[in-house]
Amino acid sequence: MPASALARNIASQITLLVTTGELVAGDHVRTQHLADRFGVSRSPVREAMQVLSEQGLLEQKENRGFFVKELPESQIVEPVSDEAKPFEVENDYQRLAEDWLMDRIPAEMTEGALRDRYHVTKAQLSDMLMRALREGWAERKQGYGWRFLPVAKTPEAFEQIYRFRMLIEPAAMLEPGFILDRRIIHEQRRIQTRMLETDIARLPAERLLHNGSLFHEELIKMSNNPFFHLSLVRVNQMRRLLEYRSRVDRDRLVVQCQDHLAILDLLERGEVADASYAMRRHLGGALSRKSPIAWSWSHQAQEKS
Amino acid sequence: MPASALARNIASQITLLVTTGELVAGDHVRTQHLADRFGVSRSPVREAMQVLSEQGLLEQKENRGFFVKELPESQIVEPVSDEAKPFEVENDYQRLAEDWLMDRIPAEMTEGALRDRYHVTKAQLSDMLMRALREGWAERKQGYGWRFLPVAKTPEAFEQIYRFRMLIEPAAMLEPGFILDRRIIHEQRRIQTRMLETDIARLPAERLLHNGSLFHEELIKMSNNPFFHLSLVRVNQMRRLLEYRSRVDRDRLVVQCQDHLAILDLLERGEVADASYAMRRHLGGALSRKSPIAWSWSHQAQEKS
DNA sequence: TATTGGCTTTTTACAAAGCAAAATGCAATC
DNA sequence: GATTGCATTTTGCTTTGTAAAAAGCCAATA
Repeated sequence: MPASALARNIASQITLLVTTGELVAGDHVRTQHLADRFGVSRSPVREAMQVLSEQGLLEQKENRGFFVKELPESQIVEPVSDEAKPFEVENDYQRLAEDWLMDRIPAEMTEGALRDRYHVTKAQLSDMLMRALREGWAERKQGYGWRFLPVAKTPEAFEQIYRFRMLIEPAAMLEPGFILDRRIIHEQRRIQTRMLETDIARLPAERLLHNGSLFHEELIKMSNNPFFHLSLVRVNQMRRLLEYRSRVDRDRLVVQCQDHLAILDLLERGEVADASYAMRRHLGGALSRKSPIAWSWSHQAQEKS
Repeated sequence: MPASALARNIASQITLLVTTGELVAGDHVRTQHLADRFGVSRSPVREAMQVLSEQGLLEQKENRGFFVKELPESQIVEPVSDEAKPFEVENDYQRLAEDWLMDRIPAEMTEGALRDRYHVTKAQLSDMLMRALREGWAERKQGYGWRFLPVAKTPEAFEQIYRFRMLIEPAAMLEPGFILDRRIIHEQRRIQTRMLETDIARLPAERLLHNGSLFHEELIKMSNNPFFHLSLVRVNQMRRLLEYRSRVDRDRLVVQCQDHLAILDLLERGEVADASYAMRRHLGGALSRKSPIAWSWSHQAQEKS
C-alpha cells in the first residue's frame, strides 16, 4: 500500500466521515462528490478509496464504484489512528513545536541546522516553518536564519487564551451582523449529541478536542464578522499546541457537551443575549478549572542542542 | 549603487531613524549597534551605510566610521520614498494583494501561473504567499495550487475591523496583567507630539499610517496578554491592505493625534478605566466617520485573467 | 444521464551544483 | 578597549534535470 501522502490524508478524512456517522453502511461513495468536497481532483480520492477497500472499510463493485461496508464498529477506529495521520508534515511540525515549547532548540536557527535536525527536505522544512509562521511563533530573521518567539510556553498562556476567548466569543453573538444559521446549529447539535452518546467514550483524544474547537469556531462564524472568526481560529491553533500533551478528562467533556447543547438551545429559541452570557460562563468555567495540563515538563531541566 | 536587497532595506531603516529624530546630525553611527538592533550581521549594515554616504545622508571618516551629516531637512525625506522601499518582496506582495482585492485574479491559481504572472522565482513567490498565508487570505489547496479567501474586500470589512478593535483594545487595558510601561508611554508621546508639530505636514502617507498603527500596537502590549497584541497586529495588517489606496485626510490625523495624546495622559495619571473608555470613543469616532477610502474601484467592471 | 475506470497532460517535489550575499574572525586604527 | 575595514567561511537562492503525483479527458458502463 505505497499510497501518496495526499491519498493517505484523504483516506483518513473519508474514515472520519464514516466514524462521524455522516456516511453509513451501504452508502454509495461518489468519487467526484468527495473530490469537490475536499477541493482535489478524482485521482487521489480514487487512490484513497482503493486503499480503504483493501483495509476493508469500503467495498468496490465493478464499474459501479465504492460502497461503505457493514462492519463491527471496533474495526473502524483502529486502522485510522494507527497509520493514516492527517498530513505527513503534521508530525514534523509537532516535533518542532514541541522542541521549542520545551526549550530543546535555541531561539535562532539556520535552515540548514533545522533540516539537519529533522532530516527533512527544503520544501518540507518550508511547510513546517510556514505553519509556525502562520501561528505566530516563528519569523524569518532579516538576514539568514529563523527566530522563534516566546509565546504560549507558560501556564499563564492558557489562562490568557481563555480570557481572550471570554471576550470575543460572547461579544461575537452581539455583533450587528449576527445571523442565526440553522444548518450550523443543526449540524453542531448532531455532533455534540453523538459525542455524549458514544464518542466521548471511544474516540481518540485528538478528535474530541477537535470537535470542541469546531463548535466554537462554527458558532463565531455566525457573527458574520470574519475577524472574530479568524482570531479565534488562531488562538485555538496555539491552544492545540499546549493541549497536545494533556490527558483528556472525559468527565469534564460531558459537562462541556452539555454546556454546548444548552447554548444551542438558547440560540435556537432566539435568546441570543442569554446564549452570549451562557457562552461566557462556559468559558469562564473552563478557565477556573485551572490548567488541565501536566505542566511539569516546562520546569524540567532542559537540553539546549 | 547595486546594493543587496537587505542592504537597501537597512538603508531605509537607517533613514527612518534620522527622520524620526532618533539620530541627529553629528551622531556617530556604530555598525555593531545597528547590526544588533536589526538582528543582522555587520556586513549588510556596512553596505547600507556606504550607500547612504553616497546619497549624502551620512559621512564616512577614514577608519573612524560613519556620522550623520548636517543637511537641509527637505533633502532627507526625498530619496527614501523614491527608491528604497522596505523589502523588495513588499512590492510584489502588494501587487498580488491588490490584484486579489480587485478581483483581477481567480480564486484558485497554481504556483506556475502565479510565477508567470508576476515574473518571480520560486523563492520569491514563496515569500509573497507566505505573507498572504500569515495574513490569513491565502491557503494551499490539498493538492496543487493555492486558494485565495474572500476577506476584507468590501466596505463592510473596514467597519468590521473597527468593531473588533473597539472590543479588544479597551478590554486589553482592563486585563489583570496590565502594567503601565513608562518607556512605551514616553516614546509614543514623543512620536505623537512630533507628528502634530512637523510630521503630518511633511511625511509620506505610508509612514503616518504606520505611526498610527504603532501607537495602538504598543499600547495593547501593556496588557501583557500576547493574544490581544497578536490579534491586533493581524487585523492591522489587513487594514493596511485596504487603506493602501486611500488618500490621507491630514486634518483627521490631527484629531487622531490629539486623541492619542489624551489617552497617554490618562494612562500616565493611572486613570486606566478612563483611558479604556477614551480608547473606545476614539475608535468609535474613526468608525462613525465612515470609510475614508475610495471604494469605487470595488464596484467597477473587472477583468478576470 | 451520471458515474466510473483508464489514460494523457500538467504541475509540483526533489537533488546537486554554482553563485550571490550574509555572517564571522582578525589585524589595524583610533 | 572599542570599533573599523577587510578576508574567510557559511548560508541560502537559483537553476537544471528527473521523478512523482495530481488534474483533466474520454470512452465504457450502469
